[in-house]
Amino acid sequence: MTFEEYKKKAFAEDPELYKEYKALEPEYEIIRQIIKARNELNLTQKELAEKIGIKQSNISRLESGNYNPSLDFLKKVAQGLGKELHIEFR
Amino acid sequence: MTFEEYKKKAFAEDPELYKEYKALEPEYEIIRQIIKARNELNLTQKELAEKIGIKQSNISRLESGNYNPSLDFLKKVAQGLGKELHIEFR
DNA sequence: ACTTAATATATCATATATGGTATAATAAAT
DNA sequence: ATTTATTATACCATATATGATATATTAAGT
Repeated sequence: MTFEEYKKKAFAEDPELYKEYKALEPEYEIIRQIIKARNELNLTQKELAEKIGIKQSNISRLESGNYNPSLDFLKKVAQGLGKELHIEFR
Repeated sequence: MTFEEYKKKAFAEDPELYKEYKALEPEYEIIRQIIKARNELNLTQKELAEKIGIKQSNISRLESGNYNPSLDFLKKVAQGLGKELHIEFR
């Protein structure tokens, strides 16, 4: 069973779980993309942090999920990854 | 001359201008989408604010541009507009 | 011209993000 | 098994976001 299948099953059984997952989707989206990009670029948290002039622990805190970053902070991280930040309301 | 044409001309003449515009692009992207969505839904700032349980002045401040919102705040606004927030590093 | 509605701006108290330091926990390398 | 590298977590001082209130300015309606 893949994680996608697991999610489907869990959400069908527990609508509250789905609701709470949905509310945090932007956070998961951000974390997935950052970790994926770091891996593609072969960057550690420490190296990414150095690129944007902060310490490693601040990248870890962002990737932990339990954190509410500002727009400016996300822009900095995007810059460190050589990317642009795009915000969409869909 | 459209605004797009004007931008092209201004940026060619002043690379520093382009750089500073680029740095603020996520903010402009957000503001454009919020105002567009409010207009499509025929919502005033006050009505959008009421939907998410804050005051009108806080929506105005966000739309002013000179403001650094948090992820949570942007999620609230998206919810008020009946939309989902999507963050992409491209 | 006047009134009402909508938006913008300033200010304040409080909550929280950011940057750091330190160090613990885990993973990878040897 | 041990060492090194990487990541996670806690805590702190400071900066700033959030929510409010108040009110000024601008736009729209009459």
